[in-house]
Amino acid sequence: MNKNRQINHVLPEAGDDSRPPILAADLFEEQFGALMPSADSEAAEALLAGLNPEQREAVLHTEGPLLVLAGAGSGKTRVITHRIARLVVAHGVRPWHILAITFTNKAAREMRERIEKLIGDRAAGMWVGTFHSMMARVLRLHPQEAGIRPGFTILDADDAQSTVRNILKEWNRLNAVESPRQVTDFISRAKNRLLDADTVARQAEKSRLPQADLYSKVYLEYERRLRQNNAVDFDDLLMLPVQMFRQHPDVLAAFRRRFRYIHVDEYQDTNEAQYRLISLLAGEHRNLCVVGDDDQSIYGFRGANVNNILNFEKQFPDAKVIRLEQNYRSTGNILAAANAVIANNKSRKPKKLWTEHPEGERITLFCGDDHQAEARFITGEIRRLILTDHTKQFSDFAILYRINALSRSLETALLAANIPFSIYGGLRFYDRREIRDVVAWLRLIHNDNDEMSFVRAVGMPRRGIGDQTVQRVQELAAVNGISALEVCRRADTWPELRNMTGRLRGFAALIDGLREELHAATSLADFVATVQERSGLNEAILKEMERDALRGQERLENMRELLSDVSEFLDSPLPPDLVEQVLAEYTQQYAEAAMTEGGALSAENAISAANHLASMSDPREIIAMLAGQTVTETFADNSRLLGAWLERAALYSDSDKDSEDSPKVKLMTIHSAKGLEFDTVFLVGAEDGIFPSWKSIGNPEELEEERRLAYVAMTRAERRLYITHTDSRMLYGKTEGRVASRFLDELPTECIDEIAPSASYLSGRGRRRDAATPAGSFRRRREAVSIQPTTVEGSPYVREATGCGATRSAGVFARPTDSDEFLKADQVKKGDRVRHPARGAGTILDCQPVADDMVLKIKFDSQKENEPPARLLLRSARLTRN
DNA sequence: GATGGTAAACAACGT
DNA sequence: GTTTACCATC
Repeated sequence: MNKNRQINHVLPEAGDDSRPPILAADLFEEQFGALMPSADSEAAEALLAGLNPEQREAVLHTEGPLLVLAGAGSGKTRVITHRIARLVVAHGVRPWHILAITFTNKAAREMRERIEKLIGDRAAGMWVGTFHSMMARVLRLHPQEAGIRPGFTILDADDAQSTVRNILKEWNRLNAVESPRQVTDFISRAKNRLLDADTVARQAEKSRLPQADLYSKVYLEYERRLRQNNAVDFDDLLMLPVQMFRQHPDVLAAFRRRFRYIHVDEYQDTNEAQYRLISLLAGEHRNLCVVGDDDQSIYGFRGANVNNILNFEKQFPDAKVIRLEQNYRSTGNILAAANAVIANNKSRKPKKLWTEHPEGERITLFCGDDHQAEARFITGEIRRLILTDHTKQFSDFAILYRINALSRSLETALLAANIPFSIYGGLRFYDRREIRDVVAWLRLIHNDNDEMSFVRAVGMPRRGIGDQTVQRVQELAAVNGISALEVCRRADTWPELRNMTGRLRGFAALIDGLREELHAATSLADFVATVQERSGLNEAILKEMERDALRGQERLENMRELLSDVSEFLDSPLPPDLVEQVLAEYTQQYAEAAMTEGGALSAENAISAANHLASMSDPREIIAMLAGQTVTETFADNSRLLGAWLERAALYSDSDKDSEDSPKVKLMTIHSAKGLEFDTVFLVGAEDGIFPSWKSIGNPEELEEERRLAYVAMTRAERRLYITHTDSRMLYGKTEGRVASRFLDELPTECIDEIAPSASYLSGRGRRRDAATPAGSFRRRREAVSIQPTTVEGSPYVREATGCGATRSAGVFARPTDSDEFLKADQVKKGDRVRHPARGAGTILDCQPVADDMVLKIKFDSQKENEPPARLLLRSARLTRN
């Protein structure tokens, strides 16, 4: 393979409206079709080794619809990956004919890794990704057909909600009755059911919902604003492709030819729109393999419809149905308890997981006086188990909770007990205020028309341009059909902007100047640092530090962390989804070149143009080369790099990042624990009103979803399961008496051991409503906790080697508080041996100055050979000489 | 008209 | 405990 040659990818220019309707999906086939992987019967046989009869049957069924009902821990990922691998190896199916859809980016990455482990680079060119990221790619390829313009921006949930809030505000309907949240949910639900604004408006009269009329009018206005700003929300990423496929059968046909074998993981979590998408894509060849478990359907609240999986056999009467009921994960006791709980659900396909594993230990049930007792019990157990069983390490433990708010007391207790831990979920790194501010500036620089970002950037930091002025600018922009930024540039044109002219033009000049610099900058990371400086955002934080030093410190470190995130992105190997995106656009581009030369498009001249320009005989070489390049090498130009990074920031959450394998206790919600497994699981807050949530109590359907959630939580445990609750808990600033979860009554008594350290507990489990904790003991504990070590994470979001921006880590090692003790920029150089407070000793492989800081690549001694070096920012890293 | 302070309401699961 | 709404000030 020729490694010297790079492919510098050139995206079609945003704003080019005259793009001919070319079907990239087809061209891909034409261009790369010559390559036919040969069948390899020996390797194919090896892929069946170690599978049980049901798994084997699923892997062997390749043509036609297939439903795999896979219980928890029954090896479903194994089935999907082996099936896909075998399609390539045994049947010679070309990888680009295979589509695999998951719900999270993390699951997608893991699936791809496992497939690559099985068949190596023969997996190149496969589409493995989430519904949302893949449909974003589809829309980028065919914006016009979808009724949007190239270069559209993707709004996150916050942007969507503030759009709704603005509408309500302008209509003077912003009151307690019409909360933006409710209206946003209404719109989201409608879109998930593929109901566009017009349809909803027409149906509004018939609706029983009293606010239906107002809501549907907001929906109409919301859509108008999104289209005007060339923006799409998360739900549009699903709805627009469906509409496009319906209106443009040729586009649909091309994708049908492209994706001949479709796999959907966690099928029970699909909503109406996702169901439609799949049905459309698989409609012709019907090679559809869906895998799921109706008992693990836990996303009903956001429109998932469990009937999609329950009715699969009706949709495809000839479907092959395979049940995987042997569990390889948990002990007999855990499984028996989980089975018993889920058996109380009425609407489910009856099934029973079984295992060859021994019964194992019983489930421990613990009731604490309050949340602090609960947390101390857990830390005590972790300590005890670590000390008594040397095969256990901290990463064998997970603490699961129903709502994020429960994590706080656990954090405190773990810190106090010096137990290393990391928290998953919560606020995304990119959702932090200061990060969103920078991102708004970057988005505005990237795209003049991003109105949302304009409003945010112009008002942050404050620069004498207030709400009134911004509103006027926006009105002028709308009336004149130009961007808000353009209004600022030409502010002197409008008399009503009078004395604001200078400030507005100054702002526009700042943005324009930064855009110039973007093109000239030597690296995007440097440029982001420039934006942080020149926008005044850094200064604003420094100013804020006078009032609140701690918070300012944290925000400043987040700003630096952002630089390190950009830098890491630039140097990382091109992620598979970008390989696919580049390839699709690449073929399209050459096809267009061929078309402008030769008139009408023929696949033939497209291929020859592509092959000619790429000068490559074997298309696999292109894929391999793309996969071997870094992001920077592929997107040679800063502006496109910025675009790629922004897209990633919009679609990726922190939990998608590599979960580092460092020995830490993991804290997360039950939702984010789905698909994971741990030796020991603590399920906390098993109390009515929390779990099940108060909202679900009294609603049988929602209660069943809560029960499924309990089932998911319990089946995460391999060998040990603890379920804890309290008599009294402080939540949202109020201390209230609590009652044990009704689900606890469903646990078979022979599977559980109850621990009752407090006298009050002996009066019986649950149903006590007089459980006020004596003030004395409460206060005593408060004080005990407040003597936390002052080493509490000064930089809670320091990225470590393999990512996890949102992972809050507490080191087992106490940190010196005097910053003079840490190495400064002039004290480090390549090859130095240094020590990190949490990760121990390592060697500096590379130093790269970024702004006033330095990005270090360090190989820690604790890392595995093939693990990539850690990337740290010097000022946040707290390094000392080794 | 922009800005900064204080009172008051608010709080789920996540692409 | 945090974010947002309103109000008083520059």
